[in-house]
Amino acid sequence: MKHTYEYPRAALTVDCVVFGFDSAQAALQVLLIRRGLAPFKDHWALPGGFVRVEETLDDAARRELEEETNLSTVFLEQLYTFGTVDRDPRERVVSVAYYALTKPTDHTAAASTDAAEARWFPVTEIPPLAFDHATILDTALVRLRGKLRYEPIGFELLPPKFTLTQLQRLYESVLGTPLDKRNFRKKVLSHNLLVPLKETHREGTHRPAQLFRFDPVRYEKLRKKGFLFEI
Amino acid sequence: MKHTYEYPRAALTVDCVVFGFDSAQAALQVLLIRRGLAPFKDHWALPGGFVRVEETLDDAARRELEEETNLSTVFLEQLYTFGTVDRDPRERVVSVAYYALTKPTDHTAAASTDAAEARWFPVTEIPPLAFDHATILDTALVRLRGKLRYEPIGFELLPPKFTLTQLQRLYESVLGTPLDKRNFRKKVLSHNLLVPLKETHREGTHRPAQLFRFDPVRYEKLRKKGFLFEI
DNA sequence: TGACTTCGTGTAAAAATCACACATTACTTC
DNA sequence: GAAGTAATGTGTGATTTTTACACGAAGTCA
Repeated sequence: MKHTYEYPRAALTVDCVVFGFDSAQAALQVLLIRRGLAPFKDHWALPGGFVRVEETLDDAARRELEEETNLSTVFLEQLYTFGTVDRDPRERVVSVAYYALTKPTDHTAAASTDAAEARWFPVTEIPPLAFDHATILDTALVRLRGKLRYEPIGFELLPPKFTLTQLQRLYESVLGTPLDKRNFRKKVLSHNLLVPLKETHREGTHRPAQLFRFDPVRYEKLRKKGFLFEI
Repeated sequence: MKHTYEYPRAALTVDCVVFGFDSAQAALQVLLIRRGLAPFKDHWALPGGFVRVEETLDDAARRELEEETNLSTVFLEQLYTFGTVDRDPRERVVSVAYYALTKPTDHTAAASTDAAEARWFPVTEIPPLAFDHATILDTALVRLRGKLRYEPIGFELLPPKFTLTQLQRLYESVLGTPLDKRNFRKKVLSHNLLVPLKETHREGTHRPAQLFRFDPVRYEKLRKKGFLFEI
């Protein structure tokens, strides 16, 4: 019953779901690139590409992100591996998907790629995507929503200094529910992980808001003791 | 700057972390097989093997599980993909790891494999493992602990009919904390997902315990409405 | 100086969590 | 058949957490 069997080699890719948050519009966004080559030429797709033999999966994801979107030093985490047989019409291709969270400062960098057209899309207005990228995107959204509730990853989508209102809008956009202002502030401040800054955020025609930064060092200490950042 | 580039093919494997729960000893266990071939000959390892070109990753995991451990129809979920360059001394091998939860009825089936020696080990007494399987196992344990707190997957480790004490012991073993009997029962029953049966569990020299079964249909309905099974 | 807009704050009611002890039931043994 | 043994099954009050909710303060602009 046993065959002599030459181990198959599969083409391996990484694909990245890059999230950004537009505070002005309070909209969660995803970075897509337009494909220049077949298959799915001219379709929008997740940035990604083939894994090289001498690099880890994480390295491949970072490299592709940098090559295709000019983004570096972002929060990047493995999401899921997609391995249905026909997901690529050419041949068997297995894709290890990642998701990335970017700060607004990175946004212009990402947009200015000229290798391929790159654009931010609100998650509510995603165009048809190449391959099974719509599935990958859905998976990433579910993961992001889940993580946001018990890990402090929202800060990865905000500038280093942010106001509590910005943070609240972010949570509301991602989770899809309105939150009570006073209760939200009470809760996030109760962890003592937000450091109030001397500066304020002045914008428009109203009272300026207190700026905060997230304290990752303190968080790391607490996390090791089993602390959960719950919202 | 662009090379002509032959896409690399990587050898792809699946590895499975198979969990079982021994109610008698209140011990979470993992199924390991002893390798018959180099590398790591005679070392203990996770069951797994190469992915074939014409099968999905999930199919490959199920097939390997069946071939190596006689286990079928178990709870199986993708865990993480391990892709460091040197994890296999022979060549670049990327492994998509899965974790499985088995009911006690499957345990003897698993043990009786003769293709390779297979044995259950308490998670507290894991021998040195081949490759990076210790890392994979750790990842699976963390995932299991996390999931158990807000998804009803504990039932996958118990027989179809079980007592509340068995369920409590399971939670205690996996989470590593003792739980209050009255509070635990109040909580799990409050979801109305456990159906009391007419039968009782009679064992030893003491009062028999009420048997329950989990109602997966009802859970599915609730889950779609955003219900979270929290313990 | 008045109109406008967002910021920042406290309290009381309701709900969830936690700590905790003893009578019940069946089996075994004498 | 009485006494001993071992695990089951059950309720309450104290504490903590969550929820709902409104208005004065601070700044800009006309």
